[in-house]
Amino acid sequence: MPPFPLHRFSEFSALTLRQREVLASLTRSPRRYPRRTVLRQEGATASHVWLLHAGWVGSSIDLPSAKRQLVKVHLPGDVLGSTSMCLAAAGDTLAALSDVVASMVPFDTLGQLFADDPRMAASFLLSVQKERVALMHKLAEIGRTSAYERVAGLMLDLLTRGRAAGVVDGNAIDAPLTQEQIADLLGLTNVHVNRMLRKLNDDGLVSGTHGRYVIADEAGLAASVPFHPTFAHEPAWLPEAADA
Amino acid sequence: MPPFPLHRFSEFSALTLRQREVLASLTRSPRRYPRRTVLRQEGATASHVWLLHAGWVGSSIDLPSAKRQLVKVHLPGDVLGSTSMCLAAAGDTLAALSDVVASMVPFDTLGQLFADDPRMAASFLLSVQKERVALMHKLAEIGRTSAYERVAGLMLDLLTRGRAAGVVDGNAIDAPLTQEQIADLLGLTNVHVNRMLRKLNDDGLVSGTHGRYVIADEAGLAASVPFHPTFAHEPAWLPEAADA
DNA sequence: CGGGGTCTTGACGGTATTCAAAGGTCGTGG
DNA sequence: CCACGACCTTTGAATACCGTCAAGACCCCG
Repeated sequence: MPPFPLHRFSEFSALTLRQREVLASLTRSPRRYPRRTVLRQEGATASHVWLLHAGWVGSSIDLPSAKRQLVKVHLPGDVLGSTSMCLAAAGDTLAALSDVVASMVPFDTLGQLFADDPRMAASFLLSVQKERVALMHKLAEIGRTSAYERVAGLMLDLLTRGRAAGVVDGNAIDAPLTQEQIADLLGLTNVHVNRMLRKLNDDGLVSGTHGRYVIADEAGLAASVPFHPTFAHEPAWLPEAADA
Repeated sequence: MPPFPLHRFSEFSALTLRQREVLASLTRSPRRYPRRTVLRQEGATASHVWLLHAGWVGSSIDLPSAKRQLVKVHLPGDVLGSTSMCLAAAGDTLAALSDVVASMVPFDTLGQLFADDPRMAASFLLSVQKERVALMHKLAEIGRTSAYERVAGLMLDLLTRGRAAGVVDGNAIDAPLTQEQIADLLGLTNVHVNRMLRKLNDDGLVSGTHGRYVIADEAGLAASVPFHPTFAHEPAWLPEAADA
């Protein structure tokens, strides 16, 4: 079983020894989920989150019109399903896009953590804020940019996040995403995504399909993408750690 | 000066006496900002949030193409600008859509709060998660629904949120939003918003313009809107309050 | 009375959708 | 080892929704 990668937990504040131990205990017995497994359906009762060790998981919302919006693709290191903490029932469907390994962590345990370690609590808040920023950018992207730019933006996003998560090999992203899933992510149709990918290919920016996408010209891609946020690190206002 | 409304701070956990006192001290000296004031520009340094006492504030993201996405309209009781806690520079522009009254609260003070009162920290986290859920729904709305449904959805959202914030009078929303601002919220153009509002009017659902929108048939509106989330209340896993 | 901001309407064009069908690839079972 | 089927990609043609451009009306405020 692959270990849980800590990069998402240390991006705002370096982990203390004690914090590493806590995380290690939470991720001691992960489970496997084969591709296409639904970890949790929208509307189901939610009592825990998952910590994603390995594989890709999609978070999606279903609409009455039988359409579907993929809200986020999660990479190793991510926390899955934490939005549902504030809801009476799960707000999104979590489905394995590839074979997956993940640990379950009950809400109760998170509550304990909040009481025991204020600094870690604040760090977790920042991670959630980061997700919110990502959503804001995606909203602007879907609302105000062309299909071409959206696909370009997704590829760049997967490249940067994928590097941190260890699913990128040089300029190649090992992404299990089909064109239909990309369409659901970007608010497009599979047909149109296909055309845009073809165009990106013709323009020498991106090649590849389901399984592996290769970024041929990262700088060129970046030029057609509007957002390049810089995140805070160890902000001064964070509370002390429990064992500081 | 109007007092700060507490409904957004008590939605997940009832406030203790001590918590009320803390909030009162934070909101003791609010400031006025006339309509069109930019509270904070995207890219500026961010060292505090605002607590909104009265008025409407828009949070927007600007794109290179001179287009603009309004990410959220804030109502009284809301916390403004907390996403930028995780960023090196402010991620959105906060602009007063009407005359506004708001208190500034430094990030340091929030850090203190996290250390002093774990339950309140957790409640704040839940508020942020709630914003994230709202963003997820908006994403699905913009990505996967028609312009007509989006305008309908916005009106219903303003009605429910406006009731809690005290800006709704019967079925009338005192909203300073122009059609162009609605367009920026929904990823549309002012022209098309106009057409959809006209159609909603013809269908007997919504009337009014800039200043005051009247919902004629709330149930009818709700029928064409996909999301009706139920939020948690006093979840068992919340840590104890400091003075419990 | 003038002017900026907002709403309204029409004509036109383009981006993306819809519908439909064919070609590729991969894993599985006969 | 080949055949089949499931899944994914690719392409074309017709259509629809929404954007763009332009101009006029309305209204409140100075």
